[in-house]
Amino acid sequence: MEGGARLVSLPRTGKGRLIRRGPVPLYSQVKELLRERIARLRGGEHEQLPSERELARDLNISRMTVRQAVRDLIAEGAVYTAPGRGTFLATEEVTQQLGGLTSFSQEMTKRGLVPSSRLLEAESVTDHEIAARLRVQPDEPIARIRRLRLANGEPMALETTHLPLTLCPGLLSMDLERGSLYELLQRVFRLRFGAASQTITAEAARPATARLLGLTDGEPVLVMERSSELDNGRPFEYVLSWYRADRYHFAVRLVPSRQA
Amino acid sequence: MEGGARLVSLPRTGKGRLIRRGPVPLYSQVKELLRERIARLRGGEHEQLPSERELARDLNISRMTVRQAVRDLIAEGAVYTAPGRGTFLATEEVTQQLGGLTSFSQEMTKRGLVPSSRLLEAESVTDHEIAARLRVQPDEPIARIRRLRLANGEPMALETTHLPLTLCPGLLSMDLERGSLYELLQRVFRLRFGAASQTITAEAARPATARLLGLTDGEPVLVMERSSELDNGRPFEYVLSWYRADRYHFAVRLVPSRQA
DNA sequence: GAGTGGTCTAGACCACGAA
DNA sequence: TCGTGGTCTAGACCACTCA
Repeated sequence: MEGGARLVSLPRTGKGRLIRRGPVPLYSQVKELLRERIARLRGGEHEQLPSERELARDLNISRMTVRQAVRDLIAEGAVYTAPGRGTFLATEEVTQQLGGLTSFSQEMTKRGLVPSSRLLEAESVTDHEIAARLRVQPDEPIARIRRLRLANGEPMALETTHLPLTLCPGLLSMDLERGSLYELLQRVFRLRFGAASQTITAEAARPATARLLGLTDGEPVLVMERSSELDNGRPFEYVLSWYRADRYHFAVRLVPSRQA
Repeated sequence: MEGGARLVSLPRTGKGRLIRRGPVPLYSQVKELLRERIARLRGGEHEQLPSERELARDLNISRMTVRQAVRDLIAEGAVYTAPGRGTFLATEEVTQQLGGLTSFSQEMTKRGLVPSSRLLEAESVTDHEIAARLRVQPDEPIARIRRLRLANGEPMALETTHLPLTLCPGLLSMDLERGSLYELLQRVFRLRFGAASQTITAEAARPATARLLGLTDGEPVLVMERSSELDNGRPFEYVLSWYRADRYHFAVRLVPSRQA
C-alpha cells in the first residue's frame, strides 16, 4: 500500500501525512486537514475545496472516507455542497448551534476560523443584582471579565462574563486572552457544566459597543443573555454578549414534545 | 435487480417494502422505518434497536446504508450508540425547551396577550428555491401566506409561511386571520408535526418591513428562519419572520449532552 | 467467542451542471 | 461529454462488551 519505489508523490495536498492505524480515525484527520484549507482559502478567489475524488486520490484513501469528513463539515456548517459543481466554503457568517454549552473558541475553530480575545477588563466586583442571579450573597466577590472576541482578527462579539470568585479563586490573574475560559474552568477548577438558559434579542448598537465591534452607531446587534449551571444545579456564570448580526446567527433544533 | 422469480422473501421487518431506484433514497426510507420502530418501542422494556447487521440482512441492503440512516438519527438526537452493545433510544427528556413547534398564537396567549393577524397575502406560487427546501418538485404549487402578527392590537411580527399545497388543499380559501394556522393544519389536514430547525439573526428593518411593524427605517429586527418537518421527517413548512426586537426575544434552555 | 458499533476499502450507477 | 456530489454495495478489520 505504501512502501516501495514510487516516484516521490509527496504532499500534493499541503500535508499528506495521514497516520493509519493510529488512535485518530482517518476521516477525522481529513476533517482537520480540510479545516486548515478552509482557513487558508477564506477570503481568497476560489472558495472551493478540491473534489472528493481528487482528495481521495491525493491522500491515498477511499472516497467514502473523504465523504465522511465532508459530511461532518457540512453538519458543522463549515462547507456546503452543490451537486454537479463541487464543495464550497460556507458563508462567513457563523451559525452557533445551541444545544450544549458551546464555547466561542470551539465554535470558531470548527468553522476554520482562528479565535482570539482582547481582554478589556478582569476585576473583582460586588453587584447585588448579579449576585442574585448567581445565587450568592450580595457582598460576595464576583469576577467580571469583559472580552472582545475575534475570529481571524475580526471582531465578532463583545462579552461580559460574571462568575462567583469562590468557584474559581485566582482566575483573574490567569491568561484570559489565550485559549478558552470554559476550558480553564473545567481543567483548572474542575467545574462540571450542566444546563443553561439563553435569551436572544436584538438592539441598535450603542456608540461604545459599535466602536469596539467595528460598526457604526445604530447598526443591529444580537444580544444574548446566558445563565449557566453546574451539573449540581448551582449557577456558575451569567453572561451578557453583543454579537455582530452580520456575522453571527444562532440556530436551534426543536425536538417535538412527545405525546402518545 | 427486482423482477423475476424470487422466492417471495417479504416483510420480515414489519414493513420491508423498500422502494429501490425511487426518488426517495434507501437510507431515508430506513430512517422513516426506524422512526416507526422508535415510536413503538418507546416506553417498553427493551429500548434497543436491532443491530445494524440484522437490519441490513432483513431489509436486504448494505450495512453502510443502514449506518447512514443511524448516523442521521444520532445527529437528530433520536438514538445513541454504545460500541460493543448496540443502538438505543435516546432519553426522553432531551426535549428542548421552547417545546415543540411554538405557535405564535399559543405563545401570546401564554403571556396573557390577545393574538390576532392581518392577512397580507395568500397565494399559490411556484418557486424552485423554496420547492427545494420543501423537497417537492420545482413546479409543484406552494402556498405562500404573509401575515402581520399582532398582540393586543400591536404589531409584533411579519411572517411569510410556505407550505406544499398538496399537503393542505383548499387552505388558501380558509379563514387565515382568525385562529392558529398550526391548529388548522393539525385539525383539518391531520398533519402531525415533528422536529424543526430555526436560525435567528438580526438586521436593520427595510422600509416596507418597518412600515408594517410600526418602526422607523433601520431599527433592528430579529430575523427568524424556520424549516419544520412532519413526524415522518418530510418537510412541511418554510417560514421567514421579522420580529420587533423591542418587543420580542427568544429563549432556549440548553440541556447538557447526555452520556453513559 | 460471538456480537456490536466504528472505520475503511474499491469499486459502482445516478442526476446534475458546465462546457 | 466530463466531472461533480449523492447513493449504494459487499466485503474487511478493529476495539469493545457480554456471557
